[in-house]
Amino acid sequence: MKSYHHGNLKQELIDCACKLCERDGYTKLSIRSLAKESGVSQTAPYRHFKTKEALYASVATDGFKKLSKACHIDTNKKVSKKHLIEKGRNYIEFGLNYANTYDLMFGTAVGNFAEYPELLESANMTYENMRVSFAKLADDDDEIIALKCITLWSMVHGLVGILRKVQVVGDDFEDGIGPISTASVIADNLEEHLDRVLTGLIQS
Amino acid sequence: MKSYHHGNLKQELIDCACKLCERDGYTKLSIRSLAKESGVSQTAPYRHFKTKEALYASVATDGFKKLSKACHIDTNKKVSKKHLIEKGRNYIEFGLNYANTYDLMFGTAVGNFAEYPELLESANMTYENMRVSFAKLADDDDEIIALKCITLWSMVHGLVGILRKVQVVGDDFEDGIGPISTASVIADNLEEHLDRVLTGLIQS
DNA sequence: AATTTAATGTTAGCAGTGTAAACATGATAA
DNA sequence: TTATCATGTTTACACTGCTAACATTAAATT
Repeated sequence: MKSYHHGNLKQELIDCACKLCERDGYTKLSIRSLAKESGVSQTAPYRHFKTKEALYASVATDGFKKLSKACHIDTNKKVSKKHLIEKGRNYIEFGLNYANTYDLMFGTAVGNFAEYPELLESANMTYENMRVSFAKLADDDDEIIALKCITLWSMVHGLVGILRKVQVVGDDFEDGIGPISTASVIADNLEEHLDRVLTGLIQS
Repeated sequence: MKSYHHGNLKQELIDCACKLCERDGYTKLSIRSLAKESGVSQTAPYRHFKTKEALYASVATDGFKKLSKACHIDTNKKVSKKHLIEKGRNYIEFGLNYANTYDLMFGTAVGNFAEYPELLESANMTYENMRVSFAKLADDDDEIIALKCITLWSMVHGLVGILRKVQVVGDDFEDGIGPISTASVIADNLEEHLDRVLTGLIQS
Protein backbone atom coordinates (compact mmCIF):
# COMPACT_ATOMS: atom_id res chain seq x y z
CA MET A 1 0.00 0.00 0.00
CA LYS A 2 1.77 3.09 -1.19
CA SER A 3 0.91 6.50 0.10
CA TYR A 4 -0.02 9.48 -2.00
CA HIS A 5 3.11 11.34 -1.03
CA HIS A 6 6.41 9.83 -1.84
CA GLY A 7 8.34 11.32 1.04
CA ASN A 8 11.80 11.43 -0.47
CA LEU A 9 11.17 12.07 -4.12
CA LYS A 10 13.62 14.89 -4.75
CA GLN A 11 16.65 13.02 -3.51
CA GLU A 12 15.56 9.82 -5.20
CA LEU A 13 15.18 11.68 -8.49
CA ILE A 14 18.64 13.17 -8.14
CA ASP A 15 20.23 9.85 -7.28
CA CYS A 16 18.49 8.14 -10.13
CA ALA A 17 19.37 10.95 -12.53
CA CYS A 18 23.03 10.79 -11.53
CA LYS A 19 23.07 7.09 -12.20
CA LEU A 20 21.29 7.30 -15.54
CA CYS A 21 23.20 10.36 -16.73
CA GLU A 22 26.46 8.61 -16.09
CA ARG A 23 25.30 5.32 -17.58
CA ASP A 24 23.67 6.57 -20.76
CA GLY A 25 24.68 10.21 -21.09
CA TYR A 26 22.48 13.08 -20.09
CA THR A 27 20.84 13.41 -23.50
CA LYS A 28 19.20 10.02 -23.03
CA LEU A 29 17.60 11.07 -19.79
CA SER A 30 13.96 12.11 -19.80
CA ILE A 31 11.98 13.49 -16.92
CA ARG A 32 9.18 11.13 -17.75
CA SER A 33 11.31 8.00 -17.65
CA LEU A 34 12.81 9.24 -14.42
CA ALA A 35 9.36 9.66 -12.94
CA LYS A 36 8.34 6.21 -14.03
CA GLU A 37 11.47 4.79 -12.45
CA SER A 38 10.43 6.30 -9.13
CA GLY A 39 6.88 5.04 -9.53
CA VAL A 40 5.43 8.49 -9.70
CA SER A 41 3.39 10.45 -12.24
CA GLN A 42 5.01 12.06 -15.28
CA THR A 43 4.86 15.58 -13.95
CA ALA A 44 5.66 14.95 -10.31
CA PRO A 45 9.34 15.88 -10.83
CA TYR A 46 8.24 19.40 -11.72
CA ARG A 47 7.37 19.97 -8.05
CA HIS A 48 11.09 19.70 -7.35
CA PHE A 49 12.76 20.85 -10.56
CA LYS A 50 11.39 23.79 -12.43
CA THR A 51 12.99 22.67 -15.68
CA LYS A 52 15.07 19.82 -16.97
CA GLU A 53 18.07 22.10 -16.79
CA ALA A 54 17.50 22.43 -13.05
CA LEU A 55 17.71 18.67 -12.76
CA TYR A 56 20.91 18.70 -14.78
CA ALA A 57 22.23 21.33 -12.41
CA SER A 58 21.67 18.99 -9.48
CA VAL A 59 23.51 16.18 -11.22
CA ALA A 60 26.35 18.54 -12.10
CA THR A 61 26.50 19.77 -8.51
CA ASP A 62 26.85 16.20 -7.35
CA GLY A 63 29.63 15.76 -9.89
CA PHE A 64 31.57 18.79 -8.69
CA LYS A 65 31.34 17.57 -5.12
CA LYS A 66 32.77 14.22 -6.15
CA LEU A 67 35.47 15.88 -8.20
CA SER A 68 36.34 18.19 -5.32
CA LYS A 69 36.70 15.23 -3.03
CA ALA A 70 38.82 13.34 -5.55
CA CYS A 71 41.19 16.29 -5.84
CA HIS A 72 41.16 17.50 -2.29
CA ILE A 73 44.45 18.04 -0.54
CA ASP A 74 44.71 18.63 3.18
CA THR A 75 46.28 22.05 3.14
CA ASN A 76 47.03 21.96 6.85
CA LYS A 77 49.88 19.61 6.13
CA LYS A 78 52.67 20.49 3.77
CA VAL A 79 51.83 20.21 0.07
CA SER A 80 54.36 18.48 -2.13
CA LYS A 81 54.64 18.22 -5.87
CA LYS A 82 53.87 14.53 -5.47
CA HIS A 83 50.56 15.48 -3.89
CA LEU A 84 49.65 17.68 -6.79
CA ILE A 85 50.62 15.09 -9.35
CA GLU A 86 48.51 12.51 -7.58
CA LYS A 87 45.55 14.85 -7.45
CA GLY A 88 46.03 15.77 -11.07
CA ARG A 89 45.85 12.10 -11.91
CA ASN A 90 42.72 11.79 -9.81
CA TYR A 91 41.19 14.67 -11.73
CA ILE A 92 41.92 13.09 -15.07
CA GLU A 93 40.71 9.70 -13.91
CA PHE A 94 37.50 11.26 -12.72
CA GLY A 95 37.06 12.91 -16.09
CA LEU A 96 37.59 9.62 -17.88
CA ASN A 97 35.69 7.33 -15.50
CA TYR A 98 32.74 9.68 -15.08
CA ALA A 99 32.89 10.96 -18.61
CA ASN A 100 29.18 11.57 -19.03
CA THR A 101 28.86 13.39 -15.74
CA TYR A 102 31.93 15.40 -16.66
CA ASP A 103 30.17 16.47 -19.84
CA LEU A 104 27.29 17.76 -17.81
CA MET A 105 29.64 19.71 -15.55
CA PHE A 106 31.73 21.30 -18.28
CA GLY A 107 29.44 21.30 -21.26
CA THR A 108 26.65 23.65 -22.16
CA ALA A 109 23.73 21.63 -20.79
CA VAL A 110 23.54 24.02 -17.87
CA GLY A 111 23.80 27.46 -19.36
CA ASN A 112 24.36 29.75 -16.45
CA PHE A 113 25.66 28.39 -13.18
CA ALA A 114 24.60 31.54 -11.36
CA GLU A 115 20.99 30.43 -11.66
CA TYR A 116 21.78 27.44 -9.47
CA PRO A 117 23.54 28.63 -6.29
CA GLU A 118 24.52 25.16 -5.13
CA LEU A 119 26.09 24.39 -8.47
CA LEU A 120 27.95 27.67 -8.49
CA GLU A 121 29.16 27.00 -4.98
CA SER A 122 30.37 23.47 -5.69
CA ALA A 123 32.11 24.52 -8.91
CA ASN A 124 33.82 27.42 -7.20
CA MET A 125 34.89 25.12 -4.39
CA THR A 126 36.60 22.84 -6.88
CA TYR A 127 38.60 25.74 -8.21
CA GLU A 128 39.27 27.17 -4.77
CA ASN A 129 40.65 23.86 -3.48
CA MET A 130 42.93 23.71 -6.45
CA ARG A 131 44.10 27.25 -5.99
CA VAL A 132 44.87 26.90 -2.30
CA SER A 133 46.71 23.63 -2.84
CA PHE A 134 48.77 25.15 -5.57
CA ALA A 135 49.50 28.22 -3.47
CA LYS A 136 50.97 26.00 -0.78
CA LEU A 137 53.38 24.52 -3.27
CA ALA A 138 54.52 27.37 -5.46
CA ASP A 139 55.79 30.45 -3.76
CA ASP A 140 54.47 33.19 -6.01
CA ASP A 141 52.16 36.07 -5.33
CA ASP A 142 48.42 35.57 -5.59
CA GLU A 143 47.97 36.72 -9.15
CA ILE A 144 50.65 34.44 -10.51
CA ILE A 145 49.29 31.56 -8.48
CA ALA A 146 45.81 32.10 -9.86
CA LEU A 147 47.19 32.31 -13.36
CA LYS A 148 49.22 29.14 -13.07
CA CYS A 149 46.28 27.46 -11.44
CA ILE A 150 44.00 28.21 -14.36
CA THR A 151 46.73 27.02 -16.66
CA LEU A 152 47.05 23.79 -14.72
CA TRP A 153 43.33 23.34 -14.68
CA SER A 154 43.05 23.85 -18.40
CA MET A 155 45.84 21.33 -18.89
CA VAL A 156 44.17 18.50 -17.05
CA HIS A 157 40.79 19.50 -18.43
CA GLY A 158 42.14 19.55 -21.94
CA LEU A 159 43.82 16.22 -21.51
CA VAL A 160 40.53 14.67 -20.42
CA GLY A 161 38.86 16.02 -23.53
CA ILE A 162 41.57 14.98 -25.95
CA LEU A 163 42.17 11.56 -24.45
CA ARG A 164 38.48 10.84 -24.80
CA LYS A 165 38.16 12.28 -28.26
CA VAL A 166 41.19 10.60 -29.64
CA GLN A 167 39.67 7.21 -28.95
CA VAL A 168 36.86 8.30 -31.18
CA VAL A 169 38.83 10.07 -33.85
CA GLY A 170 40.72 6.95 -34.68
CA ASP A 171 44.21 6.10 -35.64
CA ASP A 172 44.28 5.40 -39.30
CA PHE A 173 47.56 6.83 -40.44
CA GLU A 174 49.67 4.61 -42.63
CA ASP A 175 52.95 5.83 -41.28
CA GLY A 176 53.90 8.01 -38.40
CA ILE A 177 52.40 8.09 -34.96
CA GLY A 178 48.66 8.43 -34.83
CA PRO A 179 46.83 10.16 -32.04
CA ILE A 180 45.55 6.98 -30.39
CA SER A 181 48.87 5.33 -29.77
CA THR A 182 50.26 8.65 -28.62
CA ALA A 183 47.37 9.19 -26.26
CA SER A 184 47.92 5.73 -24.83
CA VAL A 185 51.49 6.67 -24.08
CA ILE A 186 50.29 9.69 -22.16
CA ALA A 187 47.56 7.75 -20.38
CA ASP A 188 49.93 4.96 -19.41
CA ASN A 189 52.49 7.39 -18.08
CA LEU A 190 50.22 9.98 -16.59
CA GLU A 191 52.43 10.58 -13.57
CA GLU A 192 55.52 11.28 -15.61
CA HIS A 193 53.55 13.42 -17.97
CA LEU A 194 52.03 15.48 -15.15
CA ASP A 195 55.41 15.77 -13.51
CA ARG A 196 56.93 17.26 -16.66
CA VAL A 197 54.06 19.63 -17.19
CA LEU A 198 53.86 20.68 -13.57
CA THR A 199 57.58 21.18 -13.22
CA GLY A 200 57.57 23.38 -16.29
CA LEU A 201 54.70 25.36 -14.89
CA ILE A 202 56.29 25.95 -11.48
CA GLN A 203 59.56 27.04 -13.01
CA SER A 204 58.04 29.36 -15.56
CA MET B 1 6.76 28.26 -59.69
CA LYS B 2 8.90 25.90 -57.64
CA SER B 3 9.74 22.47 -58.90
CA TYR B 4 9.13 19.24 -57.07
CA HIS B 5 12.83 18.61 -56.66
CA HIS B 6 14.87 21.12 -54.78
CA GLY B 7 18.11 20.55 -56.63
CA ASN B 8 20.57 21.51 -53.94
CA LEU B 9 18.87 20.46 -50.75
CA LYS B 10 21.69 18.61 -49.07
CA GLN B 11 24.15 21.46 -49.23
CA GLU B 12 21.50 23.98 -48.28
CA LEU B 13 20.59 21.90 -45.24
CA ILE B 14 24.21 21.69 -44.18
CA ASP B 15 24.77 25.41 -44.63
CA CYS B 16 21.64 26.24 -42.75
CA ALA B 17 22.44 23.73 -40.00
CA CYS B 18 25.93 25.20 -39.60
CA LYS B 19 24.46 28.63 -39.21
CA LEU B 20 21.76 27.63 -36.76
CA CYS B 21 24.01 25.33 -34.75
CA GLU B 22 26.46 28.13 -34.26
CA ARG B 23 23.78 30.71 -33.51
CA ASP B 24 21.64 28.75 -31.07
CA GLY B 25 23.64 25.68 -30.17
CA TYR B 26 23.07 22.29 -31.72
CA THR B 27 20.52 21.21 -29.13
CA LYS B 28 18.12 23.85 -30.40
CA LEU B 29 18.29 22.56 -33.92
CA SER B 30 15.49 20.34 -35.19
CA ILE B 31 15.29 18.58 -38.49
CA ARG B 32 11.75 19.80 -38.91
CA SER B 33 12.60 23.46 -38.43
CA LEU B 34 15.52 23.01 -40.77
CA ALA B 35 13.21 21.55 -43.42
CA LYS B 36 10.78 24.40 -43.00
CA GLU B 37 13.63 26.88 -43.39
CA SER B 38 14.45 25.33 -46.76
CA GLY B 39 10.82 25.30 -47.79
CA VAL B 40 10.63 21.55 -47.97
CA SER B 41 8.57 18.89 -46.22
CA GLN B 42 9.37 17.70 -42.70
CA THR B 43 10.90 14.44 -43.76
CA ALA B 44 12.76 15.51 -46.85
CA PRO B 45 16.06 15.83 -44.95
CA TYR B 46 15.95 12.11 -44.27
CA ARG B 47 16.77 11.50 -47.93
CA HIS B 48 20.17 13.06 -47.26
CA PHE B 49 20.82 12.33 -43.59
CA LYS B 50 19.94 8.99 -42.16
CA THR B 51 19.75 10.36 -38.64
CA LYS B 52 20.11 13.65 -36.86
CA GLU B 53 23.55 12.55 -35.77
CA ALA B 54 24.54 12.29 -39.43
CA LEU B 55 23.55 15.91 -39.87
CA TYR B 56 25.58 16.84 -36.82
CA ALA B 57 28.50 14.97 -38.35
CA SER B 58 28.29 17.17 -41.44
CA VAL B 59 28.30 20.31 -39.34
CA ALA B 60 31.23 19.02 -37.32
CA THR B 61 33.11 18.16 -40.50
CA ASP B 62 32.63 21.69 -41.72
CA GLY B 63 33.93 22.89 -38.37
CA PHE B 64 37.08 20.80 -38.55
CA LYS B 65 37.78 22.08 -42.03
CA LYS B 66 37.48 25.65 -40.80
CA LEU B 67 39.64 24.90 -37.79
CA SER B 68 42.24 23.23 -39.98
CA LYS B 69 42.37 26.27 -42.17
CA ALA B 70 42.64 28.61 -39.20
CA CYS B 71 45.60 26.65 -37.87
CA HIS B 72 47.31 25.76 -41.08
CA ILE B 73 50.99 26.51 -41.46
CA ASP B 74 52.77 26.31 -44.77
CA THR B 75 55.30 23.65 -43.93
CA ASN B 76 57.30 24.24 -47.08
CA LYS B 77 58.68 27.37 -45.54
CA LYS B 78 60.52 27.35 -42.25
CA VAL B 79 58.34 27.08 -39.17
CA SER B 80 59.11 29.42 -36.30
CA LYS B 81 57.89 29.52 -32.75
CA LYS B 82 56.09 32.71 -33.66
CA HIS B 83 54.14 30.80 -36.27
CA LEU B 84 53.05 28.21 -33.77
CA ILE B 85 52.04 30.81 -31.23
CA GLU B 86 49.98 32.60 -33.82
CA LYS B 87 48.27 29.39 -34.88
CA GLY B 88 47.68 28.47 -31.27
CA ARG B 89 45.95 31.78 -30.82
CA ASN B 90 43.91 31.12 -33.94
CA TYR B 91 42.89 27.78 -32.52
CA ILE B 92 41.75 29.29 -29.26
CA GLU B 93 39.95 32.10 -30.99
CA PHE B 94 38.15 29.62 -33.18
CA GLY B 95 37.10 27.71 -30.09
CA LEU B 96 35.78 30.86 -28.47
CA ASN B 97 34.22 32.51 -31.53
CA TYR B 98 32.63 29.32 -32.84
CA ALA B 99 31.89 27.96 -29.41
CA ASN B 100 28.74 26.08 -30.33
CA THR B 101 30.30 24.48 -33.37
CA TYR B 102 33.30 23.59 -31.26
CA ASP B 103 30.97 21.76 -28.88
CA LEU B 104 29.67 19.70 -31.72
CA MET B 105 33.20 18.84 -32.83
CA PHE B 106 34.54 17.88 -29.43
CA GLY B 107 31.45 16.92 -27.50
CA THR B 108 29.51 13.69 -27.54
CA ALA B 109 26.80 14.68 -30.01
CA VAL B 110 28.54 12.57 -32.63
CA GLY B 111 29.36 9.33 -30.90
CA ASN B 112 31.71 7.56 -33.23
CA PHE B 113 33.61 9.49 -35.86
CA ALA B 114 34.44 6.29 -37.70
CA GLU B 115 30.83 6.07 -38.84
CA TYR B 116 31.31 9.28 -40.80
CA PRO B 117 34.42 8.96 -42.98
CA GLU B 118 34.50 12.62 -43.96
CA LEU B 119 34.37 13.67 -40.34
CA LEU B 120 37.09 11.25 -39.37
CA GLU B 121 39.19 12.50 -42.26
CA SER B 122 38.77 16.17 -41.41
CA ALA B 123 39.45 15.60 -37.73
CA ASN B 124 42.56 13.59 -38.46
CA MET B 125 43.69 16.29 -40.86
CA THR B 126 43.48 18.86 -38.11
CA TYR B 127 45.75 16.79 -35.94
CA GLU B 128 48.06 15.89 -38.78
CA ASN B 129 48.57 19.54 -39.71
CA MET B 130 49.42 20.29 -36.14
CA ARG B 131 51.85 17.42 -35.88
CA VAL B 132 53.71 18.26 -39.07
CA SER B 133 53.99 21.91 -38.11
CA PHE B 134 55.30 21.03 -34.71
CA ALA B 135 57.76 18.54 -36.18
CA LYS B 136 59.27 21.32 -38.29
CA LEU B 137 59.92 23.35 -35.18
CA ALA B 138 61.06 20.92 -32.53
CA ASP B 139 63.85 18.57 -33.41
CA ASP B 140 62.81 15.40 -31.63
CA ASP B 141 62.07 11.95 -32.93
CA ASP B 142 58.59 11.12 -34.10
CA GLU B 143 57.26 9.65 -30.90
CA ILE B 144 58.30 12.59 -28.80
CA ILE B 145 56.87 14.98 -31.37
CA ALA B 146 53.55 13.18 -31.35
CA LEU B 147 53.51 13.19 -27.58
CA LYS B 148 54.28 16.87 -27.32
CA CYS B 149 51.75 17.57 -30.01
CA ILE B 150 48.98 15.87 -28.09
CA THR B 151 50.08 17.79 -25.04
CA LEU B 152 49.97 21.05 -26.94
CA TRP B 153 46.59 20.19 -28.39
CA SER B 154 45.17 19.37 -25.00
CA MET B 155 46.56 22.66 -23.71
CA VAL B 156 44.80 24.87 -26.21
CA HIS B 157 41.72 22.67 -26.11
CA GLY B 158 41.62 22.85 -22.34
CA LEU B 159 42.09 26.58 -22.37
CA VAL B 160 39.11 26.99 -24.67
CA GLY B 161 36.97 24.94 -22.32
CA ILE B 162 38.08 26.67 -19.15
CA LEU B 163 37.97 30.18 -20.55
CA ARG B 164 34.41 29.57 -21.62
CA LYS B 165 33.35 27.85 -18.42
CA VAL B 166 34.86 30.42 -16.14
CA GLN B 167 32.53 33.04 -17.55
CA VAL B 168 29.69 30.85 -16.42
CA VAL B 169 31.10 29.70 -13.11
CA GLY B 170 31.49 33.22 -11.87
CA ASP B 171 33.96 35.05 -9.71
CA ASP B 172 32.50 35.64 -6.28
CA PHE B 173 35.33 35.31 -3.84
CA GLU B 174 35.74 37.88 -1.11
CA ASP B 175 39.48 37.67 -1.03
CA GLY B 176 41.98 36.22 -3.43
CA ILE B 177 41.89 36.33 -7.19
CA GLY B 178 38.88 34.68 -8.76
CA PRO B 179 38.81 32.65 -11.93
CA ILE B 180 37.13 35.27 -14.10
CA SER B 181 39.68 37.97 -13.60
CA THR B 182 42.44 35.42 -13.98
CA ALA B 183 40.94 34.08 -17.18
CA SER B 184 40.74 37.61 -18.52
CA VAL B 185 44.43 38.04 -17.84
CA ILE B 186 45.16 34.93 -19.87
CA ALA B 187 42.77 35.90 -22.63
CA ASP B 188 44.20 39.40 -22.85
CA ASN B 189 47.75 38.10 -22.97
CA LEU B 190 47.27 34.98 -24.99
CA GLU B 191 50.49 35.37 -26.93
CA GLU B 192 52.66 35.65 -23.84
CA HIS B 193 50.81 32.80 -22.27
CA LEU B 194 51.25 30.56 -25.28
CA ASP B 195 54.87 31.55 -25.53
CA ARG B 196 55.53 30.45 -21.96
CA VAL B 197 53.67 27.19 -22.36
CA LEU B 198 55.20 26.40 -25.73
CA THR B 199 58.73 27.24 -24.64
CA GLY B 200 58.34 24.95 -21.64
CA LEU B 201 57.06 22.21 -23.88
CA ILE B 202 59.89 22.43 -26.39
CA GLN B 203 62.52 22.44 -23.69
CA SER B 204 61.05 19.55 -21.71
C1' DA C 1 13.04 7.69 -78.28
C1' DA C 2 10.72 4.80 -75.07
C1' DT C 3 10.96 2.62 -70.95
C1' DT C 4 12.73 1.22 -66.65
C1' DT C 5 14.98 2.43 -62.43
C1' DA C 6 16.63 5.00 -58.74
C1' DA C 7 16.91 9.37 -56.43
C1' DT C 8 14.40 12.63 -54.20
C1' DG C 9 10.37 14.60 -52.82
C1' DT C 10 5.38 14.38 -49.93
C1' DT C 11 1.71 12.78 -46.57
C1' DA C 12 0.21 10.49 -42.67
C1' DG C 13 1.17 8.64 -38.42
C1' DC C 14 3.63 6.60 -34.21
C1' DA C 15 5.81 6.98 -29.95
C1' DG C 16 8.15 9.96 -27.21
C1' DT C 17 9.41 14.66 -25.22
C1' DG C 18 9.22 19.17 -22.04
C1' DT C 19 6.07 21.69 -19.73
C1' DA C 20 1.78 24.26 -18.26
C1' DA C 21 -2.97 24.28 -16.03
C1' DA C 22 -6.41 22.51 -13.16
C1' DC C 23 -7.37 19.53 -9.67
C1' DA C 24 -6.54 16.00 -5.48
C1' DT C 25 -4.43 14.70 -1.29
C1' DG C 26 -2.65 15.02 3.00
C1' DA C 27 1.07 16.94 6.24
C1' DT C 28 1.70 20.93 8.92
C1' DA C 29 0.62 25.45 11.08
C1' DA C 30 -2.89 28.49 13.01
C1' DT D 1 -10.38 21.73 14.14
C1' DT D 2 -9.55 24.10 10.43
C1' DA D 3 -6.93 26.45 6.92
C1' DT D 4 -2.87 26.46 4.26
C1' DC D 5 0.50 24.88 1.40
C1' DA D 6 3.72 21.47 -0.30
C1' DT D 7 3.41 17.69 -3.10
C1' DG D 8 1.13 14.61 -5.80
C1' DT D 9 -2.20 13.39 -10.36
C1' DT D 10 -4.69 14.06 -14.81
C1' DT D 11 -5.13 16.11 -18.94
C1' DA D 12 -3.56 18.54 -22.70
C1' DC D 13 -0.55 21.09 -26.05
C1' DA D 14 3.02 21.79 -29.13
C1' DC D 15 7.03 19.81 -30.45
C1' DT D 16 10.43 16.14 -31.60
C1' DG D 17 12.95 12.02 -34.38
C1' DC D 18 11.78 8.74 -37.39
C1' DT D 19 9.20 5.10 -40.40
C1' DA D 20 6.17 3.50 -44.08
C1' DA D 21 3.68 4.18 -48.17
C1' DC D 22 3.17 6.86 -52.02
C1' DA D 23 4.37 10.73 -55.85
C1' DT D 24 7.35 12.84 -58.98
C1' DT D 25 11.03 13.35 -61.96
C1' DA D 26 15.91 12.88 -63.31
C1' DA D 27 19.09 9.50 -65.08
C1' DA D 28 20.27 5.06 -66.97
C1' DT D 29 19.17 1.27 -70.05
C1' DT D 30 17.22 -0.78 -73.82
